[in-house]
Amino acid sequence: MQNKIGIAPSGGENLLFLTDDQLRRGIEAMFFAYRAFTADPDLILAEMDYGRAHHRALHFVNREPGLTVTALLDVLGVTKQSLNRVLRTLIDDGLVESRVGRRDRRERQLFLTDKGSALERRLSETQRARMRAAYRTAGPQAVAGFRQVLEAMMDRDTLRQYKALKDLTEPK
Amino acid sequence: MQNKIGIAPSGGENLLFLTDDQLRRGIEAMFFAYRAFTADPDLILAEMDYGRAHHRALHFVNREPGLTVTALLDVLGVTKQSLNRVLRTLIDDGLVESRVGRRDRRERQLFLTDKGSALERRLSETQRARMRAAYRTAGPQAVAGFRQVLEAMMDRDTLRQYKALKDLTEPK
DNA sequence: TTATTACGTCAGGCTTGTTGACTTTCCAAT
DNA sequence: ATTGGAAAGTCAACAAGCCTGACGTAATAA
Repeated sequence: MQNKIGIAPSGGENLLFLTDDQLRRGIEAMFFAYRAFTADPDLILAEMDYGRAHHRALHFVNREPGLTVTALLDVLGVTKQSLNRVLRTLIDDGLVESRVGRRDRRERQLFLTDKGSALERRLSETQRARMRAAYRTAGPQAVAGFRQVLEAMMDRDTLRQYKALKDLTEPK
Repeated sequence: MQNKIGIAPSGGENLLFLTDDQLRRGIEAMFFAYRAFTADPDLILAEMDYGRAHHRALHFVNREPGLTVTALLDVLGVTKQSLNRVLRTLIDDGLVESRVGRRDRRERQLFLTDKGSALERRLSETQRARMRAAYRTAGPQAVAGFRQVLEAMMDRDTLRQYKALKDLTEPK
């Protein structure tokens, strides 16, 4: 009944049993950690009558300035109507700018204004701070493992989107 | 401008720089992985007109049979009214049983029925399968790191709740 | 010219969360 | 024994953020 899966470690010692309970702990860790992870931005967003959806939009527009509405739809995995309400308020409030596409005039390319950029930085800084602290506590090896497991959890399509995101690192 | 934080590794090689971009990758990994993580149960739940909230309730009642409504409220972090709607349907549908508290007759203790237990297992099995696969792909060292980082991301209160959960492992 | 794509929007519905107010039951302390 | 407060449940009203379906317009592609 107790589903045990032994995994031989690289070294030979420190045998890890993946019982259902071990897996359950991982599941619960995801639940609790994700909640903590979104708590800080949620506080800021609530101040100004925005929601998590606004944050996500800001994040990806910042990440890929000039991306089209369809591309954003794709990465967020929501419907056009759902995104539209969020994007509408961001544009009306002057956080996001929507320009007619350069290549294809049917497309709209999205950019953050200075104001939008400022909010994005304020939001993501709280998350980076939390992540930075966690990374420091857990150490570099843990960080590598963390990313490996998360990536292994994604399905093909999601992983493709994740990998397609540019590195923003200063270009040499 | 580029906020770099060098972390000295245990060994000495493999120096890890925690640039803002590195942190951003971690943030994005959380976003995408969490979405993938909830996708499987969501499909099953949609079949039977339940939502993620029902899943969470089932999970924790299964985890701690006989826990009180207040305790469940606490761990879920929602209001009584919000939980009540969900719990109401689960009880009416015969998945959860609510018994008058043994210690304190004001309290209600919650238990899964066989039917509730079956659904919980069906839901969590999809997540365990995904987690198991990820664990196998990433390896035992990655798994340890994964858990360490997630736990380090939780705030004090959340961590307390997480640690308070019993190990369901067969008692010796 | 016609079909298709990209975008935007109207309408309506669902889940899950929120506040606030009120009741019933029960324990505990004065 | 009375009273104060805790635990639970419920009613009502509201909002965010999803969804589907149906249209309309502009611009590109065939």
